[in-house]
Amino acid sequence: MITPRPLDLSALNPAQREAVTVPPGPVLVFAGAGSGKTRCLTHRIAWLLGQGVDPAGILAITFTNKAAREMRERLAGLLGVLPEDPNSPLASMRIGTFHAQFMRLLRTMPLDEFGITSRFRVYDEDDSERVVKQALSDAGAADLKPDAVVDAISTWKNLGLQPDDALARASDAREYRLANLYAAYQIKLAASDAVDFDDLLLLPMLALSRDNALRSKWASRFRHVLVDEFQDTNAVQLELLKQLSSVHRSLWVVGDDSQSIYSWRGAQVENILSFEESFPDARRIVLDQNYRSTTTILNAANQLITANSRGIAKKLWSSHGAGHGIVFKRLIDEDNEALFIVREMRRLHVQLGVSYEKMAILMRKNSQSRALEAKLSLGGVPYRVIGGVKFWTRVEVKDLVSWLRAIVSPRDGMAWSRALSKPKRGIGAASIEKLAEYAASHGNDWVAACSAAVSGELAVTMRAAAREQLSQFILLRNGWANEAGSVEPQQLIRRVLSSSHLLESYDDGSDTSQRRQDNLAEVVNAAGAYEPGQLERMLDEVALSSEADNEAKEAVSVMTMHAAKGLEFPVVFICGCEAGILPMINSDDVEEERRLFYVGITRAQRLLYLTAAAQRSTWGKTSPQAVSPFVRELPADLLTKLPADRA
DNA sequence: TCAGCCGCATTTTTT
DNA sequence: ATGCGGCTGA
Repeated sequence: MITPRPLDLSALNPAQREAVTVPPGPVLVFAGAGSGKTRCLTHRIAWLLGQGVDPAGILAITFTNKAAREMRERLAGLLGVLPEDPNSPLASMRIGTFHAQFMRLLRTMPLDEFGITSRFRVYDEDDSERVVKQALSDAGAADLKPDAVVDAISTWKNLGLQPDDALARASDAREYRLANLYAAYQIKLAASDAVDFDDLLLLPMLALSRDNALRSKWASRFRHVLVDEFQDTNAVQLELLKQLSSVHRSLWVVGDDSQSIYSWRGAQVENILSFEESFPDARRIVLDQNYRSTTTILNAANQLITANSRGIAKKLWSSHGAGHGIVFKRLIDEDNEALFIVREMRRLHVQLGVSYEKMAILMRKNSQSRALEAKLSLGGVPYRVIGGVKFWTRVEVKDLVSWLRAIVSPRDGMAWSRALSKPKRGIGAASIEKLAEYAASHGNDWVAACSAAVSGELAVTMRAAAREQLSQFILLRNGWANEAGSVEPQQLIRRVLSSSHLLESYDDGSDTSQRRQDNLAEVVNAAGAYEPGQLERMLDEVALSSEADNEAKEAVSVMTMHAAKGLEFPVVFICGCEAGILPMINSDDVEEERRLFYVGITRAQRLLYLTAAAQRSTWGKTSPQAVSPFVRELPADLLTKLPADRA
């Protein structure tokens, strides 16, 4: 074991130092935007290690993979070790997202009561929606929208409710039907030996609450639990945290209620607002010194958030100067808006030497990126869109991953039906349906179903061509399944790619085909990071990650304000500052929209631009756009209003 | 089984 | 505008 480098606390302000060195117990750190939250968190862990705490007893939880990676890297820096050094304290510490941590825990738990094995697969939203559609068609409920059902199920799960609870609480016919669909959905998931994202948290919570021995085992193991972005936790996550800290009671959380922007995902601001009720002996520490932004930007943000009725009043302050005024510019339409932004970026780059990676364009929704991307490439400004269509959910990528999932699991129905039908080879919906039915009544075993279709009782019902294709498919699949435990994932994927003819099937000369082939190659590339026999591990990580490793290049970042949380840029453009976009027209929580705008504004370090379009085309229709009411809530003296362009 | 056509909804947002 | 799901005819 390497002795940690002595920790230097002299660079911290008094509040930060208190947060780092506070005695173990329930601790709530209110950390305003840019107040050194990650710094505190990493110093806290390093300090604990310095106190002689066993790293294996430390559990540090984030919401995103990116945040987890950053925490690991910064901690490594503090400790003077490499992030992946197997001999460092980091290696035995648990740092990761809620979903990744609790998936790991769930795999070690008894799962019979849930009808799944410890080798369960994780269904993404797309898979889940397909399962819901099946349940809907089974139930003959054509009038219910899949979205609404998915929503209802997720809401229940985020509250910690199982199908029986939902049924018991149903107060009208519609809710009763939804609850029944929830039950049907859950049965289908279990049949596929699969869980969804919400289950990764719900199932461990249920298991821990029912099994006292299990709970005390894990609660004893985790001596210190630390949580980032605590304001975004939902009921299940809070319960998990209570369970895991029930023995040592060292729960250190950091968050900011002003940056709570995920209530639509079940996040409850109450978790942070009433932390002291959950933990009466909790210490509260407030970090309100901002190290990020000019006072102009901070004052604008402070003023904006006062319009919200809920929340803990706190004013961020900074010793930075006033800096430049916030630029507001209204353009004719979204194309001109994009053009203005691109020109301004080029001007900053050429005249002031600001490198492109120091600039970001933030938007309310991903669909706004279309116009921006067009003008960015036209203007020769390098850019990358963060978020957007997730790499691992692109059709061609999912096709390939489905093959891998079918290799690993004989029960993963979604993967089997997808792999069997892509690429097209004469096995259509009708054949898949027969296989699915057979599997359902034979232990959900798709290998058995395929055998039955090739030469068993199902064979008479299949066409000769389909039977021939199935025979080849199952031969290949079983061969790979035998190797999967020992061969290099990359080797295996290369073989899958060539034998399945997936790559060729996307070689149709269309403009998207090259992109799709590149994406498939990127999957092969990503597999290079895994050791022999680690295919399942790769699939786990893929299920919980959205991004492929995107190379760091000098480029402008384009992303939603949601995706920007936790980041900072010297120059920030917030586009689409219009009523209907900010706040979003169909949002029922204006205060959350305001917090989102607050998050956007507080990403900026030196220079902030707000842009709006006077008219905007949506779905082929052009409509006039009013300026966002939020812009009017900013102090006028902090704004530099450029003359609006007129049509 | 599948290509091609039509009608319709879509664009809110970590994992 | 565009892409998806559903339907139809070959």
